[in-house]
Amino acid sequence: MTTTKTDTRERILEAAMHRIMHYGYGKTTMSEIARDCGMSAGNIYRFFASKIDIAEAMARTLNQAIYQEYARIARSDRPASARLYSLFRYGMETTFEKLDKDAKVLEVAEVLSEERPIFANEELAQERIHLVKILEDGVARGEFAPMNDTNYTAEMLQSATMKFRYPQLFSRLTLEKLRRELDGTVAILLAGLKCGIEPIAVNTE
Amino acid sequence: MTTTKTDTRERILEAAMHRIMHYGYGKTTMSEIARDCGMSAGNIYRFFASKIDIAEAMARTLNQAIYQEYARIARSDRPASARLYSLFRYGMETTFEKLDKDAKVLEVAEVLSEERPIFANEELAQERIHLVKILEDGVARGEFAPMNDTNYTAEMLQSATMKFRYPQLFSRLTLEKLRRELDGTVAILLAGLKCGIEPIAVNTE
DNA sequence: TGACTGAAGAATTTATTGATCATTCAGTGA
DNA sequence: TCACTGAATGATCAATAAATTCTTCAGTCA
Repeated sequence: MTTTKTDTRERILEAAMHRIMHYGYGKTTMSEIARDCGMSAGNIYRFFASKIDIAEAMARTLNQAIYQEYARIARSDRPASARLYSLFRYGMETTFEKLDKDAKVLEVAEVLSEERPIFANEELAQERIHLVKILEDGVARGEFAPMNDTNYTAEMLQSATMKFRYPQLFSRLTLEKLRRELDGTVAILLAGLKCGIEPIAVNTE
Repeated sequence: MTTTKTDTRERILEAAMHRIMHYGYGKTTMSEIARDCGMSAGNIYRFFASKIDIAEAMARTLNQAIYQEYARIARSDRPASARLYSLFRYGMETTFEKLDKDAKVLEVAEVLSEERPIFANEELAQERIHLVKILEDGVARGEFAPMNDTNYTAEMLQSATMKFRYPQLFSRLTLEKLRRELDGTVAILLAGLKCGIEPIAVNTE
């Protein structure tokens, strides 16, 4: 039983996550992580190209749980509208919880959105997979009106729920108010999905 | 013809706006503004309680033009849906233009949202007046389904269009992509308004 | 009396320097 | 050869001092 390269990578990631969750990304140094693993800082670079890559790997790991819950919600047999609402609500509440009592994780999110802007797109794309599934289910069941491009519609739903995704935006609101807004917003969106969307007549006058 | 207190205030505001638009809020000092008006810095405080109050007055002045356009759009006789779309689109495009070629004004917006968080709420409330008018028109004409509380609905529309309001959020997108997203988002919202919104059955499972 | 000044103090910014940190890589030892 | 070290380097950060700027207010002038 020899330790493989993957094992070592895992060990480093685990040590990093421990430290980062406790002290934050900025206050965690490469040599601390290395010391926790009984190796030199330089050696970490054989497994991660940079410190921000460790943060990215950490975020990916943490996202697993969220994506699993998304998948669970998407494939439940409740009405599509209920699943759509649950999905957005779950996303918002998890984010809010982190904001509330685990600002360290949030720091990672902030650094990532600054230095790895593409990563946020990947997260959205991942969420969209489940949105698309729910939309297609909903259309198939006659719950939603038929639509041309479910992926496009999912993107627009994400645009409209942007406010509930970014803590910087809602940091001043209470969870209660956020819920009220999410409910109201999703209610309009669901009504639109039910009745069928007509393209806008672009006529600015 | 004597100069009144209001006149002097106007002169100060004008001088400040000139400087701020050219050099930015941070790089404009009270004594520069005072010099431009031929007075001492101390005297400005007889007309404005603080520097940030000058920025607020400046923002209010600049907003006048936007509110006028909102009013014009709201009271046109086009279909309510077209007016709603125009209003959001106009708001987005004006903001984008500022972002694009007049970042100085944006700095004022940023400082204000930091130090006068209530001001942003006032702006939203102002916009909502016109949204409510359009919604009520739309309901009266039978274009939108009846709704309990037009002000609440207007708030939710603002939530859903949050993304098109804050340059920090869309700074990475092109105007073309933003338009596509705004169109798609508003299309869903309009469909919802047309068909009638049902409250969400809050049943998270 | 009321508009204003200018000096003084408090608060904030900027500049500078030293320390820490991320990252690289020539070299070691198994 | 392969996993790793540790010193070197440049970048970033923190701390401090210096300078600027905001703000106040006692006092001037008309």
